Amino acid sequence: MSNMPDTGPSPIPVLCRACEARHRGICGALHPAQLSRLARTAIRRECPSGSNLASAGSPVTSHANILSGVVKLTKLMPDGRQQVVGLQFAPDFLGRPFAEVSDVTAEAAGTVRLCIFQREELEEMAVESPGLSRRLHAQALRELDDARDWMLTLGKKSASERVASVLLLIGTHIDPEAEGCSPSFELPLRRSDIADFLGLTIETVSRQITALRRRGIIAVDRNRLITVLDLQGLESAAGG
Amino acid sequence: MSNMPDTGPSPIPVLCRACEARHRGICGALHPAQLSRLARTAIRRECPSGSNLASAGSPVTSHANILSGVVKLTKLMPDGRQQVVGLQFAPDFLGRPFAEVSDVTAEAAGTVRLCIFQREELEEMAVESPGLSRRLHAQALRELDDARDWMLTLGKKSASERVASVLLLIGTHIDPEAEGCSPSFELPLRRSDIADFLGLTIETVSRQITALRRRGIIAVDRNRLITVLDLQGLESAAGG
DNA sequence: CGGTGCGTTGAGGCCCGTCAATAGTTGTGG
DNA sequence: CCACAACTATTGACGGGCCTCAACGCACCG
Repeated sequence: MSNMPDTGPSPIPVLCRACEARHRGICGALHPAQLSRLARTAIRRECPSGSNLASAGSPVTSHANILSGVVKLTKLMPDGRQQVVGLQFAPDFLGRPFAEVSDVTAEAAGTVRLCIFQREELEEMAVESPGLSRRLHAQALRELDDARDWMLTLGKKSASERVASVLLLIGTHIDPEAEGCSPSFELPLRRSDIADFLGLTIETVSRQITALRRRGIIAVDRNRLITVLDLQGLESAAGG
Repeated sequence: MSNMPDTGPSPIPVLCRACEARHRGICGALHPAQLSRLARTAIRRECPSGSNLASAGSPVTSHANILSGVVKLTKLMPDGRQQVVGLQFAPDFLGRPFAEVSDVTAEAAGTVRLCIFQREELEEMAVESPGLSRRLHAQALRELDDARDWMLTLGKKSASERVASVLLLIGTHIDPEAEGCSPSFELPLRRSDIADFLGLTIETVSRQITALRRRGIIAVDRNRLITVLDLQGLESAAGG
């Protein structure tokens, strides 16, 4: 693509060498030269738990790759009711290409490390690189699948199935390296976040976690550390 | 794009002249020459109510524009529970570009007229035309927004709010020409479909429709024809 | 230590699901 | 046109699952 004089093949930017997003994320579509260009204006940042990464209704100025951590996407009703509409994990792409405003709020659930791009830079590259725009499209389709899967959870499952489902969801995504469900992991969400994700109350979530514990399917340490003792049991408790 | 000898500007194919999709749908991104190419292999078909347009798990062989009618997207749990995960209206694009299999089932809710493309044809054109692939991307993002909006409905709203929401949703989309909510329209869904969309039972849906009727917000004729008597009332009943 | 945020547990009530009977609608065939 | 069947929708009675309200335990922090 680049017709500038070269002193050999472009090296992969230092910043990108060990980055997960270069393999399974959107940067996998880019040549070293394109990576360099993007890396020039990209900045990495560590966001503490609870920081606001994007607000509903405010203009989108940047996009980012999630390097580590979990991002919580929420929607708010005029009267204050809140729904968590999705979770995103490394190495997901975070942001909304070509959209003026986002109507979801993104918040760090636990510490999150981001690689942040300037909006114009990324969109210009997407126009030039069909591979990149295709990965962005694929990411949108994946999120759409996730959203529709979760609609099934919200519309049809019982409280205990929902809680088992959210544990499976988090367990299978929290470690970007792992295949399948991690045997043990730290919940990035409070009970109230889980409740808002599941369409339940904190009390019901708490009771169902206790029930799973009593049935020997999971163990819970200090309220946040989940150990899956019986994965098959958890899967069947999630109802498919 | 085309470097073939021309006898002047390509005419717009007859098939496409009056088509809604050429303005607001994906075909709006195409030049007359591209339209002609696509129109050569495209076929129009009228699908009777209930026909299966795409099955979960089976390979995707074609894509289509919805010319008229309503398409119901559903997901099925192993034990038979069913969730309607979305409705699509003219001039929406129906299908899943670049995906091997679709995990949702698409079914005609009422008579549907489609303009069907061969999969390879469309995907080749998407590679060649950035405008087209961008419209496909935009459609995916719109569906994602719709899905997340509906997650809020499923997770947080009461039965009466849900029923008001679905009436508003259908009323504002069923007529592609109209601005806002149509004052009167025919429901494309049975009560059981509405229930599966809302995460409720048919009995609850029926009771809530009766309640809206008694409150003077809507009128119902022959179970399917809805007339909105008090749009503000309906909107506030939907809870925002 | 008291305050604050988070999570658990219990008691009671309500919304909506379940079950059952009835009524309305559509299509078919005499 | 009516009779009939099949499907669809409404209405009622009742029970259960989850919400509500409240008290308590626990960890953290000034």
